[in-house]
Amino acid sequence: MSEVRTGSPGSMSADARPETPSATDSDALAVKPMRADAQRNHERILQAAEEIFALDGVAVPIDIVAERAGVGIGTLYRHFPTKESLFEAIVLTRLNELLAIADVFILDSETEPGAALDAFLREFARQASEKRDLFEALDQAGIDIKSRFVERLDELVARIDILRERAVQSGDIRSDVGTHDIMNLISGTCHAAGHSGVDNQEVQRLVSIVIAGIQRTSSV
Amino acid sequence: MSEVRTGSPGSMSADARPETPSATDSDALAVKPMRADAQRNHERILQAAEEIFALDGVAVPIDIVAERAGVGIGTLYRHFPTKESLFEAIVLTRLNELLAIADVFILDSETEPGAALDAFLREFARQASEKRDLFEALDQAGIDIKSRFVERLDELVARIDILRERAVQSGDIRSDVGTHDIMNLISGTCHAAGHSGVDNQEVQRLVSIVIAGIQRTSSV
DNA sequence: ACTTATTCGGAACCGCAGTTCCGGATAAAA
DNA sequence: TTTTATCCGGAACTGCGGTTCCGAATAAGT
Repeated sequence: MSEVRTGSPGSMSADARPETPSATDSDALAVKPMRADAQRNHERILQAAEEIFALDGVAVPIDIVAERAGVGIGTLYRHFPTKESLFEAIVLTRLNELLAIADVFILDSETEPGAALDAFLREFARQASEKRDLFEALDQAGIDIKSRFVERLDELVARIDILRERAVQSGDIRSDVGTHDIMNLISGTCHAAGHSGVDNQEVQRLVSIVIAGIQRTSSV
Repeated sequence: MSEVRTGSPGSMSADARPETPSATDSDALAVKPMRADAQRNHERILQAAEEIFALDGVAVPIDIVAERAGVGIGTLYRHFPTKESLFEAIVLTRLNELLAIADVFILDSETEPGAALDAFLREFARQASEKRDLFEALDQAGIDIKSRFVERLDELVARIDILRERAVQSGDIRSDVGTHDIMNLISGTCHAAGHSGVDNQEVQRLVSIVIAGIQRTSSV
């Protein structure tokens, strides 16, 4: 139930770069600073997309996003050449947040392995069930060859694997469940929830059941 | 791993009615028998749709179905006025099969409650992960107000609830997990699997974990 | 204030998938 | 065989959503 925060909701990252070239202007292709209005619009779009995608998922028409951002479609396309690129930017932000959270748990040597895994998975589920775009991205995990967030997903898997491994070592969870199993289970749970207007409370209950299923104490 | 069969794969049901009026021709709106070719086409379409929907889901364009059935698009629309109506017919067939299977377990007083629920859920998962259309239908469960299979889903829930209740009584599973929880968990599991080219074997493993999670023996 | 490189905005374009329509084919009744 | 009610087939229509394009607007340098 505790919220782990890493960056403010509106923080961008990924390949968004509304800043001036800042540092090394060095020898070659330095990016010229964006015009003031361009920079403002860029951010507006990102924020609008973040809100709308979280609520309605990728399915929403870009016109809506543009409208919400108070910007023309042309402008939107100037900043993000493709709908997918916009989606990607958002999801990348989300994944980075998740990665950061995972790191917190990995570096935290206070709490014991089982609890750490448990806590992270719950946070994972919370994020995924709150941001619809996130779990839609999770769905296509294996599919979409091109989109860049797939590689980030691999990083996430790696992080979870660390937590899982530790929990296995400490005897908290079964050794015969892989990280992919866990991810499938968690994202599946979120999915089922997402399509039924189920709130986070309910999702957490389902996650509890899944976690109970991967614990050592469980019978076969 | 045992396969429960109820009807041959090609059997139709639902609102398909390629037969002659057969029985009561009684007083009013009796349906005239279809012309021979019409009847043949009707069945062809149903069969083609069953195969394609199972493999590719609803997303597939109807042209493909028509082609596969060796029939023009116009013909397809003559028999099913809407893509959804065709989809509905297929899913209804599937749900009926599932319902019949559930009944088998309900009526079978040999096996004990826990095992019965376990067996049915596995069969449920198998069907849902094999027939893509089925779990896509499962997804929209709460959403699509109009489509008729939603009511059938309720019947399914009722059946599962019987099995669950018995298993709770016999002390096999926890009393704090509802039937909807179980369905969400199972269909969620299938979903995660479906989007990663995971075979039934893998799905069954995930289901095992879920089942372990709802059993009495589990710790919190 | 003037100039211009850059950005804005949204009408128009394009392709895709569902659906309609109707002239031609045909099963089956006469 | 002729007739005709029914059915077939697929070209064309429709609406939707992503993307392109270019004249108008404007930030920022002189």
